[in-house]
Amino acid sequence: MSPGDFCKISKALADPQRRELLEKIARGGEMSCGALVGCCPVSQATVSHHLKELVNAGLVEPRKDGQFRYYNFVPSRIAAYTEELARRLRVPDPVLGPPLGPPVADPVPT
Amino acid sequence: MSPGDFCKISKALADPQRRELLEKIARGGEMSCGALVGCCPVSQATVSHHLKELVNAGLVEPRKDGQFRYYNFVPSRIAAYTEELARRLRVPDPVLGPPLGPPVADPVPT
DNA sequence: TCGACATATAGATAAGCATCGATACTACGG
DNA sequence: CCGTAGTATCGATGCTTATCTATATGTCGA
Repeated sequence: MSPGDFCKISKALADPQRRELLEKIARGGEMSCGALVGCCPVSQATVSHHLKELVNAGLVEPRKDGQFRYYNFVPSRIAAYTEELARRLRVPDPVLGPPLGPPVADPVPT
Repeated sequence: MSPGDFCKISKALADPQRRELLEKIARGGEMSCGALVGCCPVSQATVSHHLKELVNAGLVEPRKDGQFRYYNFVPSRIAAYTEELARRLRVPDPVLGPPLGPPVADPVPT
């Protein structure tokens, strides 16, 4: 997982409203934009924007069906995120067990 | 772990420069502000600011020693973060194994 | 084809934040 | 007591972003 992807996911999780949308999708199975708008205190445009960010972070995937667009949670993406986190911080990873490959080194990001 | 704490940690991890600082501390053991400035492309003021955010997120802890201030990584905080993530998204948690307690439900955040 | 509905996009606004230079604070050494 | 060094804070600046309203795009039913 690239540093850019890691950053996108962290950012996606960092907004409370967006995180709640993700949780709803993860817990309730695939949901349409409208269904999410129905149980959120923000406008349809904002929900659509957050969904776009979640797709961009790879955390959900859209499935088109007629006029609707259903969004599905991608659990493997979260797994990859936590694994990357464990690797970067040298914390024994829960899934992969003992320390992994070589130290991670980014090119200086600015 | 409160939604606020979760949000703080996500935000702390979302900035590449700050994440690199955290990685350096996690991998290299406790480090002073000056040592970090020495290997980062940002100013001392910015490093100090990032360290403050990391402390605020509970990811590092300061230890004062004379004119220096050493920062230590707090691995348990990352563990709590990934566990909370798994719980909220109903992903089988790597550490705790099978699904946990009752569904998480925040008060609507706005 | 036309109207109604679902979703996305455009444009604007306000808040947040990463960054900097300058400066204040604190501790050490002489 | 004074200068130096490490660190934190202040104030400013430019960029990002969460949100809104309004509008465009796309799809279905009649």
